[in-house]
Amino acid sequence: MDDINGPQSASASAPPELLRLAAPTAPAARADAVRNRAKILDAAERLFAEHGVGAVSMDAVAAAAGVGKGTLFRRFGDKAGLAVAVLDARESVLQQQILSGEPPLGPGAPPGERLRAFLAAYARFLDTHLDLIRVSETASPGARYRIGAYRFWHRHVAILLHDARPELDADYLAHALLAPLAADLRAALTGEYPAARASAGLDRLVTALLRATP
Amino acid sequence: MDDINGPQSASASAPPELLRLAAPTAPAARADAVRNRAKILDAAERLFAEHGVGAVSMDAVAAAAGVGKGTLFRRFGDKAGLAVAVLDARESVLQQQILSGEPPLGPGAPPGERLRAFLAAYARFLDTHLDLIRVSETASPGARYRIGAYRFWHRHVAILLHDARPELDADYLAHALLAPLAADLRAALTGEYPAARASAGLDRLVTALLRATP
DNA sequence: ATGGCAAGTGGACTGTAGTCCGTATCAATC
DNA sequence: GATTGATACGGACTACAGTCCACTTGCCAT
Repeated sequence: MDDINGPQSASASAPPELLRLAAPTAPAARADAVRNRAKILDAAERLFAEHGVGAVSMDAVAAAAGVGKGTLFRRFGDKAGLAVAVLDARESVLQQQILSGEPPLGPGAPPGERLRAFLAAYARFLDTHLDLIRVSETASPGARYRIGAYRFWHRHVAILLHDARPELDADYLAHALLAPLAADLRAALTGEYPAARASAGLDRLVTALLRATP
Repeated sequence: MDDINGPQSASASAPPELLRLAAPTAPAARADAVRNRAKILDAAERLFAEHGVGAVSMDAVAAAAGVGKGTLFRRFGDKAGLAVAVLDARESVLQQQILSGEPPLGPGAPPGERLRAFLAAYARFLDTHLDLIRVSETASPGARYRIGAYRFWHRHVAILLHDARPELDADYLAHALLAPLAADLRAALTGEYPAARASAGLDRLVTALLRATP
């Protein structure tokens, strides 16, 4: 992911539906814009690491980056957009593994196995970057479902689920399976019980669904 | 629900665990406080109905109620708390049906059936009050999981699931089953497909779980 | 090289959530 | 019905997200 509707990373041999989501064409870019974008991301990453994502205001990011607030918002839309951009590099790694990595995460394993592997991998990813993902999902209502990355994960889950169980409503159920991985819920459960328990529970749920008799 | 930690409504013959969540003891109340609380709820309900929940600011509510902002926030904490209070009466009806209404929603039916009935009923409730519930859940991060009502629903689902399938991790899975009923997701899916499709998909998911072989 | 202009910039401005604290009101006691 | 301590009130105040627009900068065509 990148700017408001900039490029999105990733590319390899994989279902064309996913690729369409993963690599739109770049529009053009002015030198100062590129420079400022880098300055902003640097500053944001540094401040987030130092004070925690929640405690950093957009003003602070703009000041630390040495740019005006207008520039910051023009490039990233809102705080969720900035968080998404900071996350991007890390997200791409996972997307890459899905598109062209080793099974069971990458192509090759049976769809049910790939699905379970994905949910487990995403849960790990989520736990690692919980604060950042949470901001990217909750900074504005509905943000989660507008993000390119969510659409990527959703499409991936829907395709796998459809392959494994064609009689199910894969499109809706993909949303339902991703719902327990909303950062806000995961954050609320942290402290209540360990991440492993949540991951095991979710695996149980998807396993039950995969076994479903029509 | 009521004030920041005021009484919560409901009471009848039902599992004591649920009752504890549904009716704490009232602390005491000063006359002007009661009066102002009513004025605020009246004004809020009116403004919400007239302009839509999202378009009404807390200042506007305070002004329309003829009270100061401080009073408003003191009583309800934040916008989510106000939304919760406005919802309360409607929520109590559903809670009442669960605690002492007719089966399959109320006691009497087998737990699996009660669970499916509850999820369907809650989905209907959600669709009816989507905007208000959405504000109550998303006005501040994690709000959904702190609300008394969420804890009530969670407890109910966990108990039923445990009764139906004791070998499962009912506590976590209750969160997982409620996750697709987050107002934010439901709102994002509105327009993508009709509510009935989402409800059917969720029923499919819980059915699969209830059939799960240990 | 330079003139024109689309794209980008920055910071003042607006609207809102939420806090703070001096003042007013209530109700219990004498 | 006066005293008094606790509770609640209200609006000025702060901090932050996000918008707007007069100005600047980089790039292309000439």
